[in-house]
Amino acid sequence: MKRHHGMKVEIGKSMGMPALFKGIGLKATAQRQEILQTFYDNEGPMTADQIAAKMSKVDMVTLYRTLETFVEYRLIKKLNLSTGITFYEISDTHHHHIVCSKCNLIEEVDSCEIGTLVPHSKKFSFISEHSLEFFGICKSCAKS
Amino acid sequence: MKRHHGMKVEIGKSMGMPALFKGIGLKATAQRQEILQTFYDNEGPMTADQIAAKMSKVDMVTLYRTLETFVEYRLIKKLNLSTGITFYEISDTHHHHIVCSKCNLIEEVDSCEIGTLVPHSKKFSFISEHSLEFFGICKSCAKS
DNA sequence: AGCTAAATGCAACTTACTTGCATTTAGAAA
DNA sequence: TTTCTAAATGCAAGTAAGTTGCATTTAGCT
Repeated sequence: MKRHHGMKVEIGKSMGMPALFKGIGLKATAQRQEILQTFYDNEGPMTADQIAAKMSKVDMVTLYRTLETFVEYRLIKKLNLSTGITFYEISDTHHHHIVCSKCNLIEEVDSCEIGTLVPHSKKFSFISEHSLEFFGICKSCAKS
Repeated sequence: MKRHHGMKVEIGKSMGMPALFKGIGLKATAQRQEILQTFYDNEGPMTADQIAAKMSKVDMVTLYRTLETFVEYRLIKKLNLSTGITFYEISDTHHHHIVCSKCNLIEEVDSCEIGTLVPHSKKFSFISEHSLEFFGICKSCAKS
């Protein structure tokens, strides 16, 4: 699933962000609303720094704490890709990523046939998550 | 593929570690030999700290630099799992991992059917790497 | 044995993230 | 609509993992 211009997910407007926060028992602070709006306005995974850069002004401590809260309440997901830095993206569709080893461009891979690989779950009491990432050189890096 | 006691991979002894380093144009220093031996003696992914703990004494700067060199020369592989800390493991068989979300126990998953999922490579000029990790709760954590 | 590029190791730095604690604020109650 | 309080914020300081600069040492050629 690809989101693009003119097709923004506007949960904030469709149900009201304060209502959304209230529904899960969180205070609808200005900071939380702007952070969540930043996810609505920007598709794809972002680092904490990238999120901060897109916002008017935010204390990094508040940002990190809010991101943890959002992950806990399943509003967003945490991604650990090759770099070691944590990326965050909105929790909509289940998908995987394809990452450029040179410029760290991240694209979404829609399909997920991982279910076919999951008999390994016998080794564990249950499998709750999985991550599949592809790494390579993106077309634009290959040109240069 | 599982390595276990009595079945150690002893490249160091079978071809001589100095010869191995010489073959790739690296000086066979005592530190490099002990670091590589630590990989031969211990199966499974380890963090830099875990490697240091298994060694007689090593400067962390030397260790980090040596690990980077070993990755560059494909003696070992770097793993970025859920935690954000980097793990290193010897480059032998291609495999994936299953990680306990509670205790961070890491097990190997031998089979790799990812090839079937790679038509996504059209999006990139080529795919050089992929990573597939499963996360869940291991049997021993599930008990407690 | 002597030479030199490569490798090491100390100190200091950086980056990503966390913790402690005093101040502020959302939103329920009066 | 003011009052109250737990929840949330924001500053300062701390931590952990990894990096950089630079002087010293060493592998392994000659």
